[in-house]
Parts: sequence; C-alpha cells; structure tokens
Amino acid sequence: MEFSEKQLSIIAAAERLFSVNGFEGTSVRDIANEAGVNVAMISYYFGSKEKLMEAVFEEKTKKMRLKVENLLQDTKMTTREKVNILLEDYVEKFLSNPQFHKIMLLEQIVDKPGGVADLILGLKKRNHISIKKLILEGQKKGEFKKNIDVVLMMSTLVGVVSQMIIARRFYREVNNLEHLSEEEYNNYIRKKLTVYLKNLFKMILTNEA
Amino acid sequence: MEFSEKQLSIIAAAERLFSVNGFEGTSVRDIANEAGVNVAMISYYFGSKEKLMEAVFEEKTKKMRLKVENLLQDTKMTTREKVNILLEDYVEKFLSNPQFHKIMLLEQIVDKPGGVADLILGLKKRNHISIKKLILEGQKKGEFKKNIDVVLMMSTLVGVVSQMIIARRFYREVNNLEHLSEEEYNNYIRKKLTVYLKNLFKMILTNEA
DNA sequence: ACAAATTATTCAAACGTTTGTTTAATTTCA
DNA sequence: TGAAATTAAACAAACGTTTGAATAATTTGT
Repeated sequence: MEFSEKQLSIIAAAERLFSVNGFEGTSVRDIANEAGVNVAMISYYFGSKEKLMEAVFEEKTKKMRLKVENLLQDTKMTTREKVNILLEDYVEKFLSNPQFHKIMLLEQIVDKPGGVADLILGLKKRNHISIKKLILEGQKKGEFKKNIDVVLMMSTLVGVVSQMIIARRFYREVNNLEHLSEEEYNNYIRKKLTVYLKNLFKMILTNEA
Repeated sequence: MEFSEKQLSIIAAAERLFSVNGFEGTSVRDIANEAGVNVAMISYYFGSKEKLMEAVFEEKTKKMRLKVENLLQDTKMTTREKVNILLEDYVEKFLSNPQFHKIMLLEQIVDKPGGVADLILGLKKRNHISIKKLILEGQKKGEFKKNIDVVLMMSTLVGVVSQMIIARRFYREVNNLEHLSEEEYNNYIRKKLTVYLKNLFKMILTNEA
C-alpha cells in the first residue's frame, strides 16, 4: 500500500497518540486534530479507526522486514558477530521508535483476534524461523552450545528492551539520571543495553563469560 | 481498605475485563454485567471507574508486599539461594496472575500521571531498595561479582516473564504445544522459566555457567 | 487548447450509540 | 421505622461514522 503525504501525516499523528493514550484512549477527533485534518478524512482514507491502526503497523514495519534474512546470507562474519549485529539492530529499532513499540505491546497484551496482534504474530513467526536458522548455523560451526530455547532467548531480548522503554521513568529516577536530556538519556541507555545484551547473549549462547 | 464480598466480586470482574480489553476498552456496564450487579453500584461503592481501578491494584498487591523484605532477614540461606527463591516467587506471582500482570503492563505503558502507574512506580522503588540490599549482601560475602546493574537485571527478569505471558499464543504455536491444556501449559512454562532464569541469574551474578 | 464532464478531496453538521455518572424511587433488612 | 442497598431511568458528553454540499484536481471530447 502506498500512502500520500496527507495520509502519512494522519498515520504519524495516530502513531503518536496511540502510543501515549492507547488505541481505545485515542479518539478519531484527537487524531484528526493532531494531524490538522477534518475528522471525516480518516474514514475517507482508511475506512475506519481499526483500519488506520493496521495502516500504522503496515507503514512502520515494511522497512524492517528483510533485515534478519540478509544477515543470514552473509558468509564473511562469524555467527557470533551476526548475533551481535542482530542485537544492535533490535536495540536501535526499539529505542528509536519507543512510541511505536509501545503500541505493539498494547496490541499484543489486548490481543484482539483479527486485529493488529495477528499481524504481529505473523511477523514474529517469520523472524523466529530466520533466527532459529542463525542459531543452528552457530551450533554447526561449534560456536554455540546445544539446547538453546530460541523463543526464551528472544523473549529475553525483547523483554529487557521493552522493560527499559516502559520503565523509563523508573530507571531514570533510581539511577539519578534526571539531569540528562531525552536525547542524552537515549544514547546512554542505548550503549548500556547493547553492552549488557552482548555479554548476556555470549553467556546464553556459549556458557562463557 | 476492607472490601465486602460484593465489592470484591466487582473488583474481580473488573480485573478480568481490564486485562482482556484494557481500561478504556472496558465499560462500567460490562463490569457490572460480569459481576451481576447494577451499574450504579460501581459509583456507589468506589466513586468512579478510575477509583475502582485503584481498588483492583490495592487488593491484588496488598498480599505480596513484604515478601522481599522477609527474605532479607533470613540468615540461614546463602544469598544465591535467596535469589533463587526470589526468582521462583516472581515467576509464580506473575504466572498465577497473568490477567492482573497484563493490567499492570497496560497501565505502565500508558503511564497516565496520577493513575495506577504512579502506584506501580512506588511499589517498584520499594522493591528495588530491598533487592539492591540483597545483591550487596551477596557481593560482600564474595558470592556475586562487582558491577551489577540491579535495574537492568530486574528488567531482564520482569521482561522475560512478561514476554512469556504476552506471547503465550506465539510460544505455544512455535513449539507445537497446542495439545496441552491451559493448566498443563502453565506448569510447563513455569518449570521452563524457573530453570532458565536460575541459570541466567547465576551467570549474571557470578559470571559462571 | 479549452470548455465540459468526471472524479477526488475537504468540510461542517448530524447520525445513532455508548460512555461514566447521577438521580430519585423502591426494596431489603435489622 | 430508618438507614443501607439496589434498582431503572435519565443525564450530558464523547464516541466512530455518514452525510451532502462545496471546492479542487484531473480527464475527456472536440
């Protein structure tokens, strides 16, 4: 689906508001107001509020579809290097789109059948297959240990990053980081998370510290 | 706050519906219907839908307040044993109240000031202080390594468990576990998570596999 | 190239529902 | 009998969506 500039501005406004107030907590009038268009335009362009939500998902995910698949093709890197790049990609993707990631979490929690949760499930399944291949590659080359629960491992990755996004306020208050600007804090947490995760995954995958 | 039986049945109904449909996605009429009472009873007993939400939180958290504090007092266990018990407590608490935990997540994501998110933040801060003490105890006894980011560590714990609750459908489909009953699956995942987390935390805290 | 016809966009207003809450009347029970 | 509990009904406000008219942009026929 190709979207016009006006449609994209509606999608952007919706993304912003959905992530702050949730889907049900955001009215189409709020969205229209935020985007600076008439309320009717939402029905006109997208058909319904629900369909708009799906358009938001569509627009935000279409760029990052083939990242993992491409990683698999590379023959020059060791599998551990690939995993590290994967970790950096995940952290970057999540932290640079915290609002969108919040929507994804909300949709998964509510998990309304036929809604966005189904689309997310499909995305996850496709990613899972690729990552499983990646881990298998590492095991065959003797880089990784046996008996790795890929879902549990990926849940750890996604879970930690999600928590750091959700508990942003908590982390800042506990570590006395309130003096940092949003931008400075983002960089701080990005670095911190990447280092932590690389080390954690090294242990998970190889049993070595 | 002490609640009568009728009040508790309203709270239970609200907990169920909030976790399935979210706060905004649940109407007071839905709640009244689920609890088998008149709509007006909600205003009558709790004042407002918002206050009812706080009552849900109050009721569900009041029992598990002092768990961590008690662990700290014990002198017979090693700190690693204490950590393992803490892990079991968390897994048990979260997995046996998945609905409630979902509400907590929803509220933290939306993070409306003055709402339940503030109560959760307070709970987290109190827990954090205790757990920090626990880790420090382990470090002083030489059981744990230095330089442990407690928030990052706890985010890992909470994050993994949350993901396993949120992505329940995903995990079952990927691992072909659809033939298990809800109860069987719960036990399966409980065991799996506990083993995984104990091992993970051993590595995080001691650098050993 | 230009007027005519067609299509796409935008808008204010109104649609019928549903929302959370309140009211006033009635029932319950000690 | 009197306070507490419960009810149906009503409330204004907000909800997502539709309407029909007005304007802008594009396509068509000559």
